[in-house]
Amino acid sequence: MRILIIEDETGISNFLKQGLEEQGYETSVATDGLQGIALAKKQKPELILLDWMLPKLTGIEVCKKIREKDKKTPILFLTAKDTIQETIEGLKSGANDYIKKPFSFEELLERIKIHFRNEGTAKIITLGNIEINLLKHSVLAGGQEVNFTQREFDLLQYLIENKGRVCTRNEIIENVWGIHFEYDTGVIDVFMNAIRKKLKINKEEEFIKTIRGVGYMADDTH
Amino acid sequence: MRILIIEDETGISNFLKQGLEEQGYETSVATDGLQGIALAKKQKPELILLDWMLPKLTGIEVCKKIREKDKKTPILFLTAKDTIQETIEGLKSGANDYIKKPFSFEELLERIKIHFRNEGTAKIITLGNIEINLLKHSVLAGGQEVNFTQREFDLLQYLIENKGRVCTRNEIIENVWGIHFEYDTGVIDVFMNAIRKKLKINKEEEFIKTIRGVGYMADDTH
DNA sequence: TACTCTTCTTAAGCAAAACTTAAGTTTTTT
DNA sequence: AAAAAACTTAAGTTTTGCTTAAGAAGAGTA
Repeated sequence: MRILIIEDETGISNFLKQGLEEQGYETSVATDGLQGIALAKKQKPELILLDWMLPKLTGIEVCKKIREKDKKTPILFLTAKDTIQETIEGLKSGANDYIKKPFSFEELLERIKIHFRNEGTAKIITLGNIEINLLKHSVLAGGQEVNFTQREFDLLQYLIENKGRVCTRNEIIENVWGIHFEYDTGVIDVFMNAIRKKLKINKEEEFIKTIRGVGYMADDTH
Repeated sequence: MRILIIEDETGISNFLKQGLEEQGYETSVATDGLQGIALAKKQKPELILLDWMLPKLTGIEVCKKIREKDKKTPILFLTAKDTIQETIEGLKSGANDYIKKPFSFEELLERIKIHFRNEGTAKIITLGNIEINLLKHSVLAGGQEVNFTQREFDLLQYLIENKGRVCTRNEIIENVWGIHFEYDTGVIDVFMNAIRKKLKINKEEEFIKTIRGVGYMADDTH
C-alpha cells in the first residue's frame, strides 16, 4: 500500500509521511508537480495525496496530467481553498476526493480508508461463465480452473474490465504491454488465440469478439 | 442510472429529484430510514443520497443497515453537521462521501459523477430508428443488430454526425477515406448502396437522402 | 554457471472478409 | 428522347486476422 504525497511544504509532508507510516502505509514524497507526475508513473502508488498549491505546476494541472495516463488511482486533494467553484474545478480535473486544510489526521485517515475499502474483499470479475479472481490470479471457465500465464491473464483482465467496449490493438498494447508507440507485430493476435483456446471449454458463446478493423471486445450481454 | 434519495424534508428532496431528473438520472425518494432501506434493497439504485437527520432511524444507522447487505453501491451523505467527529463517524459507518448543507447543486452533481466515472458512458448516436453505438461499434436498425464493416460504419457515423446537412462526395472521401485529392471512382455510391441495403429493414422512411448533383444527407426530421 | 522449463515474441502461410473498380442498369432532368 | 447522375452487381485485389511453429528471453534449480 504505497501512498504518494505531492506537497511542497516540508512541514506538512513530513507530518503526513510520519503519520501514514505509523499506520503501516509506505509513502513517497514529491516536492513539486513535475516530480509528482514522474513518481506517479514510476511507482504506481495505490493512492495520491495532492496539494492544490504547488510550485511549477498547479495541483489541477498535475491531476489532469496524471489522469491522462491513469484513470484509476484515487487522487485526494489537500486544499486550503474553500470556494465551491474551486472545489468543483478540482473534482472535474479528475480528483476523487478533497479535504480542506486544516484537517485532522484522523479525518484524512478515514478518507484514505474509503478508497481502500473493497481492496481486500476478493476481487472477482466475470465474463459470462468465465470468472477471474484478481487476488488468487486464477481463472475459472465454466467452473473449471484453467492455467493462465501472466500476459494472458493481464490481457483477459483488461478486456473484461472494459467489457462492452471495443478495445483497439494500440490501446491494448499500451495498457497491457505498456508500450507507448505504434503497434506492429501480431503479438496480440497470438495471445488472443491462446486465450480463446484455453477458455473454449464450452464454445457455444463467443464472449470475446473480434471487431474486424478495430480491435477486440469482451461482451456477455446475451 | 437510478439514484435513491433518502430525505424527509420534501423541499429538499423535490429539489434534488427535479434537478437530477433534468440531468437524465432516474430517481426514487424515501422519506424515512426504514423506507430507504427497503427501497435500496428492492430497486438496487446505482447511488444513494442519504440525509443525516431522519425520523425513525438516523442516517448513520440507515447507512450501516444498507452496508450489511450491500458493500458496493456508493452512499453519499447530505449533512448539516460540520464537526470533524461526526463526519468521521459517517465515513466509518460505510458512506463513500459526504457533502455539507447548504450545497450547490453543481457541486453535488460533480460528486455524483465521480462515483459514476469509469462506468461505460455509452456513446450512442441515432438517426430515426437507427442507433449506432460508438463504444461497441454496433448498429441497431429498428432494434435489430446489423453487421457493419469498418468503412460502412465510418461512413454512416460521418453522415449521422452531420445530420441535416448535405455532405459532398469530396468531403466524404476526405473525412471518411482520408484521401486529400479529387474524388474519382464510384466507391461512395457502392458503400451507400450497401448501407441502405443493410438498414432498409423497414424502408418506408428514407433517412439517407441523395441530393442529386451535390451529395448525401442524413435526415430524420421526417 | 549451466541446464531446464516455461513464457513471450516473431514471422510466415493460409483463409476469409472487406475494399475497389468497372461495366451495365435504372432513374432523373432537361 | 437524350444525357447525366446515381444505383447495382460482380469480379479481382488487397487487407486483416487466425494459426502454427521456431527461436529468444526469463525464471527457477541444481
